[in-house]
Amino acid sequence: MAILDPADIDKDLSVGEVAERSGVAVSTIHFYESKGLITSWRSSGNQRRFPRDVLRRIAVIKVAQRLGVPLATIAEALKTLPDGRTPTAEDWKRLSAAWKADLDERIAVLTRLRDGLEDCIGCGCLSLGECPLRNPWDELSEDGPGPRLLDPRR
Amino acid sequence: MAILDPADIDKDLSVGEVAERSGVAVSTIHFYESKGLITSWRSSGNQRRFPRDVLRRIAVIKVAQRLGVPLATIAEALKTLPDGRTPTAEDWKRLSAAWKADLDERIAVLTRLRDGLEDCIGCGCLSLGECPLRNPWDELSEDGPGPRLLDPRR
DNA sequence: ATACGACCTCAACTTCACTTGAGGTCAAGA
DNA sequence: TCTTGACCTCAAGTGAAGTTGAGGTCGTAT
Repeated sequence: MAILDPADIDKDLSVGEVAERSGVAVSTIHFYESKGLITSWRSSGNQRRFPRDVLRRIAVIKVAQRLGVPLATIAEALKTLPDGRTPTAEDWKRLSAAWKADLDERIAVLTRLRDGLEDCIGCGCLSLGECPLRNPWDELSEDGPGPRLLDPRR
Repeated sequence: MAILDPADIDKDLSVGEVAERSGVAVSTIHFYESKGLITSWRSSGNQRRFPRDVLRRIAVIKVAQRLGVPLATIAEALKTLPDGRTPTAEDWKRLSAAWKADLDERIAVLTRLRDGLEDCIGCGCLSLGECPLRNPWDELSEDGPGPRLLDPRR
């Protein structure tokens, strides 16, 4: 039943079918369900059955992940949808606009960093007081532990 | 002995001094040493003693991390330095140029992503075949598991 | 003499996003 | 009937980059 029979066109999907059609591993689908990102009901034989819109949900999840949004945040966002419905075009607009702001910020941070690096490549100053690359976080160390203006992970 | 006595100006540093002057935690210094990023000798009482240039090494490490270079890669790079010396301005030039290329690439990826997202916010097309945001990785699923053109984590 | 702070080791825990494995169920085809 | 394949659960492992904690040592200031 890997091939889609026209008669089944609007039937719910098994976990294997979802995996095949969404491109994510079965274990990942279990995992997403455990995190509340998607939901399913069970067949008589205790197998998961997913409404077809799970595919759209997974699409949203995957795009958000490419944007660098952590799963927990995605889960939050999906929970803000009234009655837990699958995101409509309108919802997507709202969510993606918020995520775009994040992305813009991330790009801006990296760009500033690159520009600092550019200036710095020639000088090798790393140990001097003026190095723009060091200064934000390597101030004279008198003011307590870890300045960390920006998340150092991004 | 937290304050630098002029008489000690060229003495090696204890782990606590390195922590204070570099702004990283003592545990982090232990950790870096265990990963071979820095080295020390031991005092008679089995305490670590670091040559002062460890501060420059840590500076390089921290800058590289801000650039998004994983520690393992940083360790590799530091190992390519002849005779394990601390990076000179020349070395820094070489290393940072390579890392800048990475960074440029990362910025380019994010920028393309943002542009795709911009186009996509209005349309909410996520489920359509034309969505630039979905297509790279959500192809019809016929060609095996996980297209993953680009590292999805960045 | 003793208390204190800085240091030591080693193991285990943390977060994130999953994957892997062991052991078991269920329905259909040969 | 038996075997296959897809499914099930739950626990543990992965890797990155550290942090936390327990238990112990060292040296110096009071």
